Order: sequence, then structure tokens, then C-alpha cells
Amino acid sequence: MEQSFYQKVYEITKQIPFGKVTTYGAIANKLGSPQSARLVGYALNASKKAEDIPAHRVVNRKGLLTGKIHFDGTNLMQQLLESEGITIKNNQIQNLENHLWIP
DNA sequence: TGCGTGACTAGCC
DNA sequence: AGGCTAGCCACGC
Repeated sequence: MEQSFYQKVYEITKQIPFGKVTTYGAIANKLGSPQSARLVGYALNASKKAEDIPAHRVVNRKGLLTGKIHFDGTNLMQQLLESEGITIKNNQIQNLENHLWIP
């Protein structure tokens, strides 16, 4: 398939199950370019405006909600994650390993 | 065709 | 221990 890097990110992000989260590095690694983690975030930024992607389930490797700044509200991303049973503290996911999901 | 951009990551001070 | 800098790759203009 001639899926672009972006399209691959969309597919993987949509595969994230309810109550789970993943990291940019994990997705980038799955795509075969662990150094392209930036592209994952960049792709999600473009995807969120078109596709129905749960981008709030994707966080950085430290569990920090770095992408929340791209959401409408300031705590929207946090509320969405908390609604799925994930605990957030200071924009950081608690028990990240417990909720971490690798493609 | 080429340069700038960016929701990252890892290493150094 | 905490903060900053450099490197990385794909997409858009």
C-alpha cells in the first residue's frame, strides 16, 4: 500500500483501545523510524483536523500531555483521558506503564 | 528543487 | 536533579 507516513500514524492511532495510551516513539518505532517521533506528533496535528483520531491517547515518552496545547481547551485532553480511567497529575499520566499500549 | 517546520528523544552541562 | 541544545525525518510552500 502506498500509505504515507501520516496515514500510517492515523491507522495506528485509531487502533489504540479504550483506556489505553501510547507514545510517539512507539508509533515511530512501529513505522520503522524511531527517530521520526516528531513526525508522529506532526501527523497527529494534521490528522485531528480531518480524521476522527483519538489523539488524546498519544503522549510523549514521559507520559506528559505535551499535545494538550493543540487542543481547544487547556484541560480537554486531560479530561478525556480521565474519562477512560487514566489518572493525570500535572499534565502527566500516572501509572503510565499500566495504561501503555504498544502497537 | 530546496528550505523551514514540528504534539519527540536522548545526551550534555 | 533539572534545564538546555542538537539531531532526526516527512510534509508543505
